[in-house]
Amino acid sequence: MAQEFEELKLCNQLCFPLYACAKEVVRMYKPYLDEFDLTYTQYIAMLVLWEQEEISVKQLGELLYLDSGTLTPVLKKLEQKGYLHRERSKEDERVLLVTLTEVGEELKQKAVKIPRQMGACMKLEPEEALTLHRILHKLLDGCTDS
Amino acid sequence: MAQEFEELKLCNQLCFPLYACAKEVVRMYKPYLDEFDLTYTQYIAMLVLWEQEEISVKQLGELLYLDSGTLTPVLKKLEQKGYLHRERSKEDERVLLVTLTEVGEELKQKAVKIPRQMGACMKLEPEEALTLHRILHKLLDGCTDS
DNA sequence: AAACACTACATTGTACACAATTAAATTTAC
DNA sequence: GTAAATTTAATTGTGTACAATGTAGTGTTT
Repeated sequence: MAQEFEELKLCNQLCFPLYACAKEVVRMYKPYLDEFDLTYTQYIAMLVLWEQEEISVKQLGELLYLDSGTLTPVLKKLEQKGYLHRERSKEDERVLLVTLTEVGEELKQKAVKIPRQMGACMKLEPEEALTLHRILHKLLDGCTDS
Repeated sequence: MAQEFEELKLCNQLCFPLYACAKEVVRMYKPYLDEFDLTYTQYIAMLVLWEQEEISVKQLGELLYLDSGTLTPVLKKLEQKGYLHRERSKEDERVLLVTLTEVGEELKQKAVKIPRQMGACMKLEPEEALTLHRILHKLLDGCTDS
């Protein structure tokens, strides 16, 4: 009878724990990020810049799965804070290049403690963390094909 | 040398694929939900009501990990669409009770196809889906303790 | 080289999400 | 039995997210 509605139960959804978990984890970052006056979105943008030093908005968007509508205000904020510069490419004026400032580069030294603090909060076995990482990436790949 | 910054690489983060994956999955729902004129947040609220018929905003918030700041406008929208009623409890005027309307109840019949359509999009082995479900719930439990 | 298509980013509008505050009802303490 | 504390929603302010549109620069076609 209710059998046909089993699929609609919240506890049988895969999407829901994914959605809720992502939000909760971002929320757990907050106290650690507050110390750096960064939001989560600003933080992941900085993660990329700490790896690359310079990148276009388009490339950054591809890495973070974000479009210019989201990135433009985030990058303007980070520029205000003095962590990066935004300037048009000489070769192609359409491209906006984002570059770390000295201050932004220095922040990296202090930021290494963030992943450590978060790791301590996430109560997963190392093997579970690896499995989770693998399955999420498989799902992500599946999303972008379609 | 760069060894100490390994933890800051985007590809070594667990939080990031979680965050990105959640967003992409919500995005994949959109075409199916558009058909019902529902957003993802409205949809998960309806999932709960299809199980319960009547619930307080507080209880709903606990189930969905959302606060009244998010739920109040979402529930007002669903009321506008005619899917639910919002009225104060007689026993305790502080409590706002949300109840399915006839129309909201009927929607359940058509909505069963949504999880099926989404299931077909998520290219995971059944066993991976179970593992993902288990690990996400473990993580979620860990979040709420702390 | 002028028209056309395309690309990269910015802007606009809608909808969350959450912290912090407010407001009203209820419970607890004294 | 009233003042204080607590509880439940609503409101306000800030910051994403994303679809859709706008705009300027670049490439292509003929």
